[in-house]
Amino acid sequence: MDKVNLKRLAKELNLSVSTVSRALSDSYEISLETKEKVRALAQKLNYQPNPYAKSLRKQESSTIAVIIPEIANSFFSLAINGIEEVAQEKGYHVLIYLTHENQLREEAIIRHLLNGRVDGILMSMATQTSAVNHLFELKEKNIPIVFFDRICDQINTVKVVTDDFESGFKATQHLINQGCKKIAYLSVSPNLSIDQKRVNGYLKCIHAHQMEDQVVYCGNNDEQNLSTIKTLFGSTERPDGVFASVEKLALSTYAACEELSLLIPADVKVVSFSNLPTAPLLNPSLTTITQPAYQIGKEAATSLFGALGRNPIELKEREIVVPSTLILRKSTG
Amino acid sequence: MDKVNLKRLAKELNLSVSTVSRALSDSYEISLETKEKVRALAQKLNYQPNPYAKSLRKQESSTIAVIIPEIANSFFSLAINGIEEVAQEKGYHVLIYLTHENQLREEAIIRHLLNGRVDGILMSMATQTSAVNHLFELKEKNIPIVFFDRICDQINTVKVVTDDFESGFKATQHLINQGCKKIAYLSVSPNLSIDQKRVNGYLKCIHAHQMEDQVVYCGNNDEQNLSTIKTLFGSTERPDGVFASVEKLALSTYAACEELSLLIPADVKVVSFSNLPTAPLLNPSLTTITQPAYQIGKEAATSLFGALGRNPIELKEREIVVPSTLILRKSTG
DNA sequence: TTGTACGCGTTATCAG
DNA sequence: CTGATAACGCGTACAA
Repeated sequence: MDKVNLKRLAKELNLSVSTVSRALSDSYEISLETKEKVRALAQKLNYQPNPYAKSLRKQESSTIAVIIPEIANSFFSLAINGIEEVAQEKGYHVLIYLTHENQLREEAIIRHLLNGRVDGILMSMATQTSAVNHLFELKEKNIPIVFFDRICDQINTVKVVTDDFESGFKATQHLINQGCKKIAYLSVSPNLSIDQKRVNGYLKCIHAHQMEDQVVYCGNNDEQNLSTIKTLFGSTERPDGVFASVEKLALSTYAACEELSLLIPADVKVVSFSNLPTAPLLNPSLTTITQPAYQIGKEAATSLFGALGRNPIELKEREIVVPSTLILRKSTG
Repeated sequence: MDKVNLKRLAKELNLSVSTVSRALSDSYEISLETKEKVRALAQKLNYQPNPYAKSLRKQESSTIAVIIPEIANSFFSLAINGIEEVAQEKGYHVLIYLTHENQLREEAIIRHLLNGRVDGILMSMATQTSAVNHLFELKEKNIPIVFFDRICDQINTVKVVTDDFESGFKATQHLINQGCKKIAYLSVSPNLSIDQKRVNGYLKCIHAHQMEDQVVYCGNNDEQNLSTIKTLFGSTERPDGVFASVEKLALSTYAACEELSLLIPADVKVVSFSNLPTAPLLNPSLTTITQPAYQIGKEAATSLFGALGRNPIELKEREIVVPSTLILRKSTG
């Protein structure tokens, strides 16, 4: 079975390759008659232009990369959903890369993408403080990047985030309103932009009420987090309120309470940033700050696509804030 | 800033392009000395081979496509995790396409991929009965495909699944053991391979016990499912056991019980296929048949990669079964 | 309106 | 051991 490419079509129609090419791209300098003959044969033979030849020639790939820490996480899943939606609409392809929170992998991926495989990048960082030299190289190579959720301060570009600070404040205020006297904040990683903003919202609220703050440093290891939280609850001055910076820490908190026979919300009230679809069904249902993950993905993709294509808009430093919603449920009483 | 490609390297080193190319691919016919000079400069200028030129020349792309119905679903998220893991290891890139359970989108995606953008495809189908002509075309074009989870019977290839029939049987048996007298099966779509096998396991078990079966047809619309289930529970002979074929139906069941003030497990016992990380934390904790999603993704990817590269193995009809686990929790008493 | 010729960046073949 | 040349498939400047 011969491959069907422009040459093949040209030969069968006794035309030149360039005429066929132009006919298929509906060029104004080709007669209608010829166009229709070409299109008919192309259809008949099911001609599909070779994307790699096209990319090589045009120096663009109609492909973007999405680099995220993990995918088994409702926030990122939903964000990808939004991204893919916009991409499919615009005729772009989406490559997925997972860093597993590992800086080295992140760096290797970025380095690899310097070769022009993608026209642009959407990224949520593994950590913020990672050496960002590789990101500067992207600028040099003119590969646009848009950050979402976990952003990188040092790079001037569009960043799509939620109102982390305000939401952190609101969540803390809610715990105080519910009568909490001692509120702990569970930090997932002080290197992350989101964690920093959320903790600052928390601290501002705590201090506005002349209360004592307590920031507990957790990590990405579930078992370790569980033991950290159990230790926290075992201390003499056990907190009566917990603010989890990310949903996995809320789940560990639930697990810790289960093991220690602490009752939520009677003994401890819990609020968490989370996009879990099961938040309302947990035991007890979890009060969440729910981020508009799908919307964030869409916004980020839309911004990126604005910087691609025929008349690209340069990506200037800009923060697009899509606000979160505090959803009250039983875990805070 | 000049682009750094083979030509550039060649010029700076007073070598020919072909020598540079061979040096970088560590060809045996290049002197060590030359190789090192070339590599040094390549490193210094941070040379990155153009992937599209390479793909065009070699007629392969080091890229695979993953086509799935949705991504905000713990099974598929975990599967992608496994797929990406293997891909990264083998130096492959992963394109993601979502069908949103839409046959037309699925067809359009496949059609598009006939152009050689990817070396192979991993797929979980939107529905089983969709016209499969486009899938046959893949065979003709020699693009290997491996199905996972929701497979397509008509295509001879590797299929990675879990033991849906046996698990369906086991789950039903468990409900019977727990004293259920009337067990309803919630079907997500009778067109899906997985649904068919699961319901058959259910039916076999039900009939073995001379019980009456009740298959309730739901769909992809959460609101409609909720009302379907509420109707089910409102009927005169309300079932005392529910077997949900997919996790979203279990969640709708929980919601329906909440609204109708039915108690799980006292009034209704519930078991479901599910990969929800929050299953143990639901109210009450949910008895699940948990699929090895990550493992399934890995197996599928591994099989596909076996059919790619230097000495590819043809994909013969074969079913790889990775068994699920029934995890007992409070929703079944 | 159509054709010719070239180049995108790489690798493979052939020659030396 | 190295170099010249062609080819992968497509798009476009230039010519006619």
